[in-house]
Amino acid sequence: MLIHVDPGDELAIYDQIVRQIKFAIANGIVLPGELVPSVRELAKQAAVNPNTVARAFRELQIEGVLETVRGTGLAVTKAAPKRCRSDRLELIRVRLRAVLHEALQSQLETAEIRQITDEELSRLHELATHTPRNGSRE
Amino acid sequence: MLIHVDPGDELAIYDQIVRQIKFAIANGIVLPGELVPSVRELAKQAAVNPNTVARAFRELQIEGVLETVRGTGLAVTKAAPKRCRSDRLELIRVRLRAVLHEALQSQLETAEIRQITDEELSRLHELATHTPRNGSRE
Amino acid sequence: MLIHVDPGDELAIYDQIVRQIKFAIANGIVLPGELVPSVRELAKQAAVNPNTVARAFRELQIEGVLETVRGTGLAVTKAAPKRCRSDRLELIRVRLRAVLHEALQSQLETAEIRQITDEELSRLHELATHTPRNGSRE
Amino acid sequence: MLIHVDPGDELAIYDQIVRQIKFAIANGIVLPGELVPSVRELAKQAAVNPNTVARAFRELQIEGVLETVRGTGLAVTKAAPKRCRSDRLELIRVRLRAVLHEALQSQLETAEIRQITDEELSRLHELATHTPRNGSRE
DNA sequence: GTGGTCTAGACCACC
DNA sequence: GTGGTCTAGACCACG
Repeated sequence: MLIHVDPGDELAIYDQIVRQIKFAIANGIVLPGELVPSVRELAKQAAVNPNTVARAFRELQIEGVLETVRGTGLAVTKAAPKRCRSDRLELIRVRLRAVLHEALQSQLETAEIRQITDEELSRLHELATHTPRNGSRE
Repeated sequence: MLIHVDPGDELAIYDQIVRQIKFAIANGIVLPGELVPSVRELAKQAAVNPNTVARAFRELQIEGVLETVRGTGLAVTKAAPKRCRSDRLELIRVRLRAVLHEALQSQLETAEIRQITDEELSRLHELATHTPRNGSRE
Repeated sequence: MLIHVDPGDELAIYDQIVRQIKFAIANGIVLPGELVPSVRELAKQAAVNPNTVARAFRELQIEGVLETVRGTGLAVTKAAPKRCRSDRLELIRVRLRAVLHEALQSQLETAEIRQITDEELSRLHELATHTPRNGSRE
Repeated sequence: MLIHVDPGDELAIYDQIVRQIKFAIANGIVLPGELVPSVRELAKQAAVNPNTVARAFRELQIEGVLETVRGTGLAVTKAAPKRCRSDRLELIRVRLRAVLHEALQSQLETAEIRQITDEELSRLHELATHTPRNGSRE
């Protein structure tokens, strides 16, 4: 499970980690009972401070997505996949709603908004296609 | 020119004000040479701290959208409308791009994203229709 | 609102703060809408690191007991008193239950347990009476 | 001598084992000179890591409750029963005191505390009666 | 090895 | 002034 963090993002680093782990669980990349990467390991991989990772994990623990296995690590709970799947949609939806609200408020027409959305989607799609996983083609 | 501020929004209050003023200028609600409301007046109307309004105005001055008219107040510059019109699209676009990026990264399909967008748009549209501008019909 | 922290306690410092603030709210020492002491102030008063206080506050915020007032501080929510009152009993009850469970498991008789409880209660009561608030008589 | 461990308990697993062994000795379930179960056996029975059991035994050796019998195992010392009997009360007392202290500090009345104690005691007693030792009646 | 806690100090955004 | 985030580094308990 790889986590990529963008320090320039509007979201806090710990929140980016929280979300990406939820997405990974929602998509079955880690299964219930399995351990997520250790704090130190994930911190090294994502090049952030271990405390920041720990904070993300704490949040996930409070939400019941992860549980500690004493002296062993953090495991995905049984209830996590279901919760993460519904969370995934909601997390996106909330952010999207805020942006669309502002767009409408700024007098943009619905048609214009749809067009911009499509433009951005295809731009992102292209980007993803040309730099498959690690940007090796760059 | 009415400003509505949502303290719960992810955007800072001063930023919400900045953006709404730009939108108003882009849409010709205030024209070049016209004065924007005073700090105190706008602060009262939007129920925020005067310092916050001042901060927003300072930002707009730096960007060349507003200019001081000695002893009178702040006026919309001649160059403002054009700049604000192009800004408007870009401001929305940047926020939208970030959300769409996360959506794709979370393995949502393009089709799903379009569907959610449409759902949210119609929900917001309905909301706007039923509580026109200030909720006076309630 | 004074917070006293015991570094030797089995409970983490941040948890002691969380609990004491809940107790203060439950007992009406701070009312809804009022601000709790600032992070820096409480940190100084209780002689702990500001981060530790911040962590306690974050926890209380997640639980809906406190809410941020941007740039101003943290306020007690409207729903807090009710929640804290019921929490108070539950927090105590859970700890008490664990101890009593161990006592019974160790073959202590119910009567003995009651007796120890009474002994400890009166000892604590005495202690509190003789060192009223700040131990000035010492 | 059966050991039951609760991973969710606030006490460390090794500490739960230490305490239960002391209780067993205090109650004469194992007598001086008798061997306690081997690390491996106890680990299997309680479903915990052998290291954890070893840690508990080490602790008990340091306290002079157990002693090694070369090539044979760990035996209860002659001095153990007396020490464990007095320990038993003290171990319980210390935990109980901490909880009662917090209860008083939270402004609960002595009478209320006694009532909660009785409620919890009878609840635990009932539970114990209905699922005698190992839940065989279920 | 693991996570949990705490300290210290820095920087930022907001009001 | 306020809270929020992040880094760095330390120590502890657990397995």
